[in-house]
Amino acid sequence: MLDLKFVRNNIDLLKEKLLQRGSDLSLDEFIAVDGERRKIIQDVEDLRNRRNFVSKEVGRLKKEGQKAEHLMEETRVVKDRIKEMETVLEEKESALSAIILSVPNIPHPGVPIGKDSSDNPVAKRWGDIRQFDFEPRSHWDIGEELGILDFERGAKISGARFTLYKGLGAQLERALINFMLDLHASRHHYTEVWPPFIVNDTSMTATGQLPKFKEDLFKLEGRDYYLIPTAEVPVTNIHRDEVLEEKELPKRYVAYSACFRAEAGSYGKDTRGLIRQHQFNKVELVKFTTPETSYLELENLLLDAEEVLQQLGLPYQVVELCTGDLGFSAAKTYDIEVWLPGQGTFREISSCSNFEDFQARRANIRFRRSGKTKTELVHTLNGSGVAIGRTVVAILENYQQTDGGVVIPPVLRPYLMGKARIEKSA
RNA sequence: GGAGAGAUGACCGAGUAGGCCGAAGGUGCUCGCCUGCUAAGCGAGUGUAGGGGGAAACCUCUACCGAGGGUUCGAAUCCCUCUCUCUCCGCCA
Repeated sequence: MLDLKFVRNNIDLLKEKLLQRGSDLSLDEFIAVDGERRKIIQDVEDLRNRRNFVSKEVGRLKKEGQKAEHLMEETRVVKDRIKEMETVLEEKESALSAIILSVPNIPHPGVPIGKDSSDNPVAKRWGDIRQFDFEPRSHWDIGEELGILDFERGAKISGARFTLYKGLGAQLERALINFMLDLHASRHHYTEVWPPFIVNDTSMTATGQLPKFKEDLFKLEGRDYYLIPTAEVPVTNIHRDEVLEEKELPKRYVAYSACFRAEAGSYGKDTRGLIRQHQFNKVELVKFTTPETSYLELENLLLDAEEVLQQLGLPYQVVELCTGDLGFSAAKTYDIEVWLPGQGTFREISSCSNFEDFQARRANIRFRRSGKTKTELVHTLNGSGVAIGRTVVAILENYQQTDGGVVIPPVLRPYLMGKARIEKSA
C-alpha cells in the first residue's frame, strides 16, 4: 500500500510509473473519492465538535442545578445527523481503501523499463554448463525410472499438480531443506523460525496477497483461514503492529514451509514434472531493515540465496525484473534462474525482492530511531533461499549419468548418510 | 466441548456509583543539570491516525482504552455480539 498523501500529491508521477508496470489502473476515481471523503470528514467533525461542546454545557448546567432541556434536544438532532454522515463517510472510506489496496508498488528508479520477462536483463551468470555426451533427459523421466518420483500416484491421491516422493527422493527433499536451513541459520546468521502454514486474512492482506490475488490461494471452507503460498506471509507478519528499536535492525529470519498455490490461470503450463505444483517446499529468507540499508540488504540476500546453488554446483543466472514483470508489492526484484539441461533452459528457482515500506504500511511494522520519538516504517525484503522442488529438478537433470543414475552433490551427502549416488533400485 | 478471569500508550500498570480521562504512576528512551570514571540523583520532554491552517518549527479540530453494535445530552467506564489470551475440567496428535 502506498501512502495516501503521497498518492494525492504525486498523481502524475504515479500514473507514469503504473504505465511502466503495464497497469491500466486509472487514478481518476481515487481523486474523486478522496475529495469527497475529505469534504465529508470536515462536515462530520464539525458536527461532532458541536455535539461535544453542547454535551459539556449540559454537564456544567446540571452541576449548577439548572435546566438543560433545550440543549439536550439539540444534541439529539445533531446525533442523528452525525449518524447519517458517518454512514456516507464509511462508504467513501471503504471505496478509497479498496482503490489504494489495489495500487501496486512503485518500481525503484534503477529498475529497467520493459514490458515482460523477455525484457529482463541478465545481471550475472555463474557456473559452467555441462556438456553431455548423451541427450539429457527431463527430471520426470529420471525420477520415475529411479522410482523416487511418482506422479501417477500423486494424481490419484490428490489430483493434477501433486507428486508423491519416494525413498531417496523423499530423503533428498528433506536433505535439501536441512542443508539450506543450516546454511542460512548458521553461516548467514538468520534466525530460524517454524511458522504456521495457515494464516488469517489480516496476514494475507498485510503482505499483499489479498485482496487482489484471492484466486491464487487455497481458502479453508467456512473459515477465515488460508493455506500460505509462501513463508513470506507468516514470517513478515511476525512483527505486524509492532514498533521495533533501530538497534534491533536488520532482523533476519529463515523459515522452511510447505507452500500452497491454486495456480489458477496456469492450466496447460508446466503440466509435467515438479516445476509447477499445488504444494511444494521452500526455504524462505525475510528481512526487516531501515530504509537506508534495504538495498544493500537486498544485494546480500541475493548473495545468500546464490550461495545455495554454488555449494550445490548448479549453474545459474541472475536476472533483474523489468518494470513490466515486477510483482505487485515489489519495488525491485532479482530472480535466480537455474540451468535445467532436460529443458534446455534457465528456470526461476528464487525470487529476491525489496518491498520498501509497501508491506510495512499495510502491516503497520515500524521502528524508532534511537533518540527520536517519531516512528518510521521499516523496509521488508524476502527471497527464496531456495525453492526445494525445483532444486530437486536441477539436481536430477544436471547430475544425471549415462546409466540413468544421479550423482548426489558432495555438500548433501552428510545429510543422506554418506550416499554419493541415486541408483536404479531393483 | 464445559466453567471462570482478563484485553488500556514502546513496555508495566491505575482508572468501572458515566462528564474535569488521551487517559495517574512507573519502566524505557531523549535533552539538560549534577557527581572528577561507573552507579546513583534532579528537572523537562516522550502515542497513533485523519481533517484544516502555516514556507516551516508548529497550531487547531476529530477519532482511537481488543473489534463491532447499542443505551445516553455525554461512555475506557453501562448493555449485547465477536475475536484473542490465561486458569480449571474433558478430549486428543
